[in-house]
Amino acid sequence: MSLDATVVCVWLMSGFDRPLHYRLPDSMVENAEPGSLVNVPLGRRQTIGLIVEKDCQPDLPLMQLKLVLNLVYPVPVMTPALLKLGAWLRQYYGASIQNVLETMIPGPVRQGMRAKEEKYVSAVKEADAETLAALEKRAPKQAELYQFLAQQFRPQKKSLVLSRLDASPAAYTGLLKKGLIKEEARKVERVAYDDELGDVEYASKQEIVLNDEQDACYRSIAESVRAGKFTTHLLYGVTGSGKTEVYIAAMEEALKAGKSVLFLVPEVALTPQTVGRLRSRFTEHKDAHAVVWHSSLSDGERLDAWMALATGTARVVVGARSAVFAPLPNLGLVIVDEEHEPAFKQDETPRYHGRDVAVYRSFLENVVCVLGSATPSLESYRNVKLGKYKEDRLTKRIDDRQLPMMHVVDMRIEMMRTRKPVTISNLLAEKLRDRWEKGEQSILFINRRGYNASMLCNECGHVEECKHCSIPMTFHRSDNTLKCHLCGHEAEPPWRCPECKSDSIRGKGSGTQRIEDVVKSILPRASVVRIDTDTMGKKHLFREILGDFRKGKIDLLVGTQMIAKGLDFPNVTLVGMVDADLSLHVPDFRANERTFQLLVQVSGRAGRGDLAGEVVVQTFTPHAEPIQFARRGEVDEFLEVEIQSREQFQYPPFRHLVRQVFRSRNGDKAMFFAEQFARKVEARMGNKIEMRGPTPCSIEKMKDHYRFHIWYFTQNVSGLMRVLKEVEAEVPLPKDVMQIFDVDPMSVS
DNA sequence: AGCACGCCGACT
DNA sequence: GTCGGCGTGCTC
Repeated sequence: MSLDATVVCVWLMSGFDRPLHYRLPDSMVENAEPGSLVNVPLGRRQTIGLIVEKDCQPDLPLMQLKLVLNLVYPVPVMTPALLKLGAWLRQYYGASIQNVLETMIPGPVRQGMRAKEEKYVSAVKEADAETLAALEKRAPKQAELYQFLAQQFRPQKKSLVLSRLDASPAAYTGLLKKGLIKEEARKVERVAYDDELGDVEYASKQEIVLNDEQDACYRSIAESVRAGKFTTHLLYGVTGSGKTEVYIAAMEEALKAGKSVLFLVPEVALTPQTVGRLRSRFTEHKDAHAVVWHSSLSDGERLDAWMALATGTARVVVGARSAVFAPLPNLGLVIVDEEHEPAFKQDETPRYHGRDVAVYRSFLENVVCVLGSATPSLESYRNVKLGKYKEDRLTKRIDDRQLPMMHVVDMRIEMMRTRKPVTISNLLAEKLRDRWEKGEQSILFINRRGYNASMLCNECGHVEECKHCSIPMTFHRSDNTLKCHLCGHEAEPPWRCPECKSDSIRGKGSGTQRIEDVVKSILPRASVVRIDTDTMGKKHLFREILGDFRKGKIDLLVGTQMIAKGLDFPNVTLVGMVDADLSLHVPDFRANERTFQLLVQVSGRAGRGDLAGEVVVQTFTPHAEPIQFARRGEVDEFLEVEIQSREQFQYPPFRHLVRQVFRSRNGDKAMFFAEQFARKVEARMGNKIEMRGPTPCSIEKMKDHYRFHIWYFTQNVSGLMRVLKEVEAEVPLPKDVMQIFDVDPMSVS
């Protein structure tokens, strides 16, 4: 064996959580690169793996290394920066190699599916009458086929021709052998987006004219793009201030420099307007060609899109969070629209946050990252204040439309007046009637998040909170207890409100169905349509309803917050919101933030032309901060106050939450190991972490097993993960004790 | 994750 | 005697 054998380090797809070394056969030394997918032998089977390093030091003698079998694709499926990103994901989110590869490489690519080819046929124009006549006698089917093809101007799909003429493959091959027809294979370009976003109006390709503010933002971003250094910009622009134009201008800047662009949206289906505009702008861009990446692509479409990106055919990706791993070889700009949206967070391992990964990828690629929002997340806003991000602001709405007037209806007073439960307040009912009479449209949002989950006093708005964690406790109807989902603390549900001694403290909320009925009794002759999860499931129905609403066939749309996102209806002058405070009472550190974002988002939907819209918010807690700040349109002020309170209580999101769960049938045993584990971690991390559990209150009994939770709060996730791995090696867990990791910078519910 | 090896109980 | 349960350990 030669001494200069090339050794590669490979990440295996088969749940083997350690890199292994292989030798490259001479024939592959040229083509196999870091990022190449390869087949390798493992034991006596064969598995697929990813080369992460070339020319590396093996931890075994050379002769014990096996040879790489073959390359799955001639080109690498991951760029060097993506390989680094993968290593980071593994470390930061405590994910296994398999997890990481499954997340970063789409299934059809992993399985080595090739681009679909279709055969096309055309007639060769040299057949003379003589041969034709002979053909007609001896092989009528072939003659028929030939004549059909001779009439066509362009090559036809083989399968289509055969089925149309009801011809057998035998006749076809006969013709082929005679040389009368010729066949060519064409790669099929599957166009992914047409059905999905078909009803989106295509924005005209007119030149974008930026107003002064937009231009200033654009120039700030363009300057960073030209500087070619990692910089994060927060494009902080009120609803309707025209962030998309700034994005487009910035994208063109990057494209002009020959770079590619990654554009992330929270959910493709919920941002059809933005996606539609980008697509129509870049699909036929000279050589940029946009790819839309989302969950409902078929395998073939996914593979084609991936290949188009990997080979540089397409230089723009617009997609949901998983598009952050798009294999763009020459990245120049990353944009995250609506960066505050929770949809960027993945809720399975690896529990990554699309925005955070986007920022980190930008860092690795040394490019500009733009985060856009009308209501920035606390962490992004704070990063601006800390000087980590640059801020670009858009303060004016593009059409100079006034922000809508927001009325806050105190439902406690409403209930006292009528002496019975109220769904729609007098004010809201009045305004709904008024709009209907004027022929204007309204939207009614029903906030169902946290329905019946918390104890709320109907008199004073008091909500039961955990005495340890200061988050709302969750009401469990099954065993009639209140539980804290953070520390596991349990309590008896109170009979009377501890604040005002009223006995009307209970879980609260009204279903969409009931609200629809009430609304129909208020507006008996209006056309009222309800949108809920059932409707959302059926895409066509959903689109149809939205289409009808836009056309004015529907007077009032009733639905949950899913209709608040990204949709713009020009004729809506009233937006009502029922149970606005429900999302305040879900056991989540972001409850305030979410509620505020929702209110701001909803307000942005009201108003038409120069006519300011109106918003009616019904709530039991009119003085809650998110509601008050939203009413006055004070976004910065809200964020400042919220950040201050976070700093005071040392809550996430300024530190990360790492959750470790020990699961076992044997309660005592799992408890023992959990405690041992926790103590060792604490000893090593010192004051770099704060822990909760394991204590009696962090035990959760499931059907046949127990779960012990340890929560670590830290700013040093990587350090903690390393320590966790060390302790894991030191204290091997018995087989009947299972351990689950969870890194979660976002939600603590 | 697979897939072997291996050590025990229950069958023709 | 062997077939098959799944516990343990290894894979460059």
